[in-house]
Amino acid sequence: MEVASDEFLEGGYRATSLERVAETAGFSKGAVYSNFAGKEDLVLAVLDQHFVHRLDNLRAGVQAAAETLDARLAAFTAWWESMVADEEWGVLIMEFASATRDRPLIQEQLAVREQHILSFVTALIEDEVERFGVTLPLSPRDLASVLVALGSGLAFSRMLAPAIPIGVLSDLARILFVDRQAVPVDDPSSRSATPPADQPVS
Amino acid sequence: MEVASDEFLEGGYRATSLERVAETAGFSKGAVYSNFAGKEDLVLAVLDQHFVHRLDNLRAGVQAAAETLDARLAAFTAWWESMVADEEWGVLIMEFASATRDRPLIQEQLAVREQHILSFVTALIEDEVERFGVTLPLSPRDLASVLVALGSGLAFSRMLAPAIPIGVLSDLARILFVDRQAVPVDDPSSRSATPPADQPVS
DNA sequence: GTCTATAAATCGATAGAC
DNA sequence: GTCTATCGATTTATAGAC
Repeated sequence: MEVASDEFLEGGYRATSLERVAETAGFSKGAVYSNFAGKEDLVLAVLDQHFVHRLDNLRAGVQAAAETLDARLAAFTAWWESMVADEEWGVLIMEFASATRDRPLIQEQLAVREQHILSFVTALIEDEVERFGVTLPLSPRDLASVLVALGSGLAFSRMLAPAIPIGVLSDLARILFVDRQAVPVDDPSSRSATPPADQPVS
Repeated sequence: MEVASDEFLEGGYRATSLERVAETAGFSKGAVYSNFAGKEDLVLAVLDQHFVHRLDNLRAGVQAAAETLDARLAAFTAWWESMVADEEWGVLIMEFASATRDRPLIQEQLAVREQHILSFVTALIEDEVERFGVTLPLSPRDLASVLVALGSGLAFSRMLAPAIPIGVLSDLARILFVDRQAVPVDDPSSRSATPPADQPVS
C-alpha cells in the first residue's frame, strides 16, 4: 500500500497499472488481487489513509494551538495551506472522482470522506464562534464549504499553472474571521508564488 | 462537434469513445479522424468553444449592466453562479485535465484558457477599483484567482455532494467587494441548497 | 497468500478503397 | 471527406497450480 500510494501519486490513477504497483512492491498482480477487491478498492484504501491523515493533522494542529483566536487561526491556515500544497493528492482525488463518475457506490464513498472533513471544519468554526464571540459573514457550514472548496479549486488551478499564490489563503482567512477592515489595493508587496518577480503580475 | 459536446458532457472524457460520438452523429470513426487529429484534439475543440462562450457571457453581462457597482457586481455574480452550476462542464474539464497530466502540451493549452479568463476577471476587478474607488482586501489578481478557483472547487464539491449551497457565492462577492460589515452568525435562515426559504439570502 | 498464464474486452489510431 | 476493416497495445480481472 505504501508503494501504491507513491505510484498513484506519481502517475495518477488511470495511468498507473496494477501490474506496475505490484512489481514495484516486489509482488505479482495476483498478490494484489488477493488483498484488494480491485483497482478501485486499492485506490480507495490509499485515499482513505490520506483522509485520516489529513483530519488527524487538523485535529492535532488545532489542539496544539494556544487558546487564542490568532493561534488557532494560524493552525487552521497552516493546515489549509498544506492541503493545497498537497497538489498531487488533490489531482489524484480529482482524477479518481471524475473517472468513477458512473459508479455511484464509489462516489458515495468519496462523498462521505469529504463530509467528514466538512463536518469537522464546521464544528471548528462553531467552536470559534462560541469561544471568542467571532462574528462571521456566513453560517459556519457555508463558510466551511467555501474554505474546503477553495482548497480543492486552488489545488486544481495550481496543477495547470503552479504560479498561483498560496498565500491568499491566510489573507482570506484573516478577512473572513478577524480583520474585517479594508486594506489598500495598490500595496506593491502583494502576494506572489515566485518571489523573484518584483512586479506583481499585472 | 455538437454531438461530441453532448456525449462528452454526459459520459465524461474517458468513458466516451470516438466511435460512440461518430455513430451518434451519423458518421463513422474515420470521419472524425479526417476532421480532428484525435480524441484529445476533439475534446480540446469542444472545450475551446465552451471557454469562448463563457468569456462572451461574462463580457456581455458586464457590458449590459448599468453603470453602478451593484449592477455590475450582480452581473458578475450571475456569471459566477452559472459557471458553478455548469457542473458537467466543470467535471469534464477536471477529468480531461487530470487525464492528460502527462501531456505537457495539452496542459499548456488548458492553462492558456484559464489564464484568459483569469486575466479578464482581473481586468474587471481593476476596472471596478478605478471606477468606483472600491477598496479591496486582496490584489485584483489574487482576488481573481480566488474567485475562479472557488468556482472550480465548488463545482467539484457539488459533483460528489450536490447539496452544497450555491448562494454562498453572492454572499462572498458582497463581502469581498462592498459590504465589509459583519453579519450575525446565528441567523436561523442560513443558506440551504433547497430554495423553499422565502428569506432573500441573508 | 502468492505465483504464472491467460482470458476478455476496449479503444485509439491507421490503411486503403470509394 | 467518408467508409470499412483491422491492427496494436493496454489492462483489468480470473483460473488454477503451489
